[in-house]
Amino acid sequence: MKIPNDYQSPKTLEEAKAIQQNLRSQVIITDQLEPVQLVAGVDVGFEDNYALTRAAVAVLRFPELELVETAIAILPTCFPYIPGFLSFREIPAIIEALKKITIVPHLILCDGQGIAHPLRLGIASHLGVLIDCPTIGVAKSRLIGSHEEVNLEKGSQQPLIDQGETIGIVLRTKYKVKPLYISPGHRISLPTAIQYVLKSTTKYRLPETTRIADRLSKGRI
DNA sequence: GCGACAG
DNA sequence: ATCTTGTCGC
Repeated sequence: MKIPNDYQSPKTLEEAKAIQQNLRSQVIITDQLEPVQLVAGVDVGFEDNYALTRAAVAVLRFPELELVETAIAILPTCFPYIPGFLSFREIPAIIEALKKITIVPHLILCDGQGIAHPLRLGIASHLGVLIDCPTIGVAKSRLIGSHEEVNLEKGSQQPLIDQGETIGIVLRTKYKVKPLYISPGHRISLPTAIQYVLKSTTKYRLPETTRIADRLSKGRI
């Protein structure tokens, strides 16, 4: 993990599109990760009617899922929410929060898509390339792609397809509960990503990493 | 033109 | 994402 000191947020949508076009070729979706002993979850929340962006990071020991460290960062919101451009709104605060972490996670689970994105650069992929760290996209809903219905049993899955390409998987992490959209972020394959998400999920719909980061991003303990 | 649309 | 109390279902 190498945190850049020079992150600049685009001022226009055109500029953001150019950045995506430049970074999309750097995304790696083959396994290129160390044995995972530390998994992190990142999530973002807002305050003051969206004027402030609050990012949270939670690092857990793997596979025990015991909380090891947390950090939060609050920055002025710098980009509007536009489907397909979520990363430009959330990444600046996430990077600031990651700077405060004293231990380096081997894998990061992000709230949102990985390559299941029009340009194959969802927030998980974008963040992964920027900080050169393995990431997985764990989204609560669909951005693009189509899929068959997923059986109600925990562990059931269906490929997520776009333009004839498998870009992720729709995974039921809890019986009869809305499934999650999993896709490789960076330096990880889809099969491996699925395994890590399942191993990070216990009795709830969301992985423990995301649940803790989600709570922190909303200001609760 | 119309509908879809991560968080 | 966020605004918000009770409430239906397992």
